[in-house]
Amino acid sequence: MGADEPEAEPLSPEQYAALAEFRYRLRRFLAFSEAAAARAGIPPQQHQALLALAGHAGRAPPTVGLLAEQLLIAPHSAAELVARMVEAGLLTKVRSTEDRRRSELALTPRAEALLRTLTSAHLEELRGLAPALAGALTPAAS
Amino acid sequence: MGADEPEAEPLSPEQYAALAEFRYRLRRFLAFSEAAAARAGIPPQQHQALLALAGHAGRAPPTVGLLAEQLLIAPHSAAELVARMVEAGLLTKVRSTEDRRRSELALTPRAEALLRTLTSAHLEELRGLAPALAGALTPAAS
DNA sequence: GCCATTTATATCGTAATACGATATATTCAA
DNA sequence: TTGAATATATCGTATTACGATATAAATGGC
Repeated sequence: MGADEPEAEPLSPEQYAALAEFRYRLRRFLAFSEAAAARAGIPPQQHQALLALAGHAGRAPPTVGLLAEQLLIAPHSAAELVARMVEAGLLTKVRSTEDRRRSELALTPRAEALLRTLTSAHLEELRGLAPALAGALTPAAS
Repeated sequence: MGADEPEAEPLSPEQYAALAEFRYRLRRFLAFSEAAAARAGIPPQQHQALLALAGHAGRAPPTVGLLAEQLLIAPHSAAELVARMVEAGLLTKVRSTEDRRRSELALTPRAEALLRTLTSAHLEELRGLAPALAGALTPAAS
């Protein structure tokens, strides 16, 4: 832990401030998102799971492993997440007939309705936030 | 919980995919950031605290309450975070002489060195990421 | 100047969730 | 066929922010 890093070049106060500002705006967006999920009655990570699965529409049926990849969590953590979501009536899980190790996931009608509402709200929020985020981001990296 | 939302307009698969893509890129960035903090030997939230404090340079000396505002956590959670960071040798905390309820915070030299390295790495990462993030963001909201 | 209110920080027990270690079932390759 | 790899699952644990609550200090009305 705490390996001594190679000498880092000095940075200007403005660079710290710009990065701090960017992260602050990110936090605000994520806080908005969590609050929206809470209003819809689901934990934020379950919302992300629904979005990741819905965003994958058209391709091969999503599995537990795919969800793990999209959410950047370990497969066994995805299995736990899916178990909670099936229990909550948000997902259905059926063993694949082609590869019986896999479980294929699908949103329930209730989950689709929730996700529709949440996605609308997020797209709306991003319409306003996008310029500010991009603005805080571009000068920071220059 | 789970209040029935007012009818949400239907969304296209492309809109779900775009928002999912945006969140995925966000997760990747945050994962990069957490990994960088871990390499530096500190928890990610402590890194964010250092950045928020450093980004505030030039203004009134930062306090526990300010940190809470910047990190969007409750004041008493900030107090706990600060206690861990003082213990870890990252922050100094001194009672304000003007208002003896307040504790003024400052980065230790070690923390400044860590933050310098981390901030360089993040600005570098953002240079590459900014276009992709902005790209995933703009069409999504249109 | 005194007291109620507000502000700032702190403590302790708890809850949520992802992880590590591990296990089982299934498929695949040689 | 047998061993290795893949996919999912289970259980105990650790981290961290929170709720409830507490203490100290400052402030406003009188």
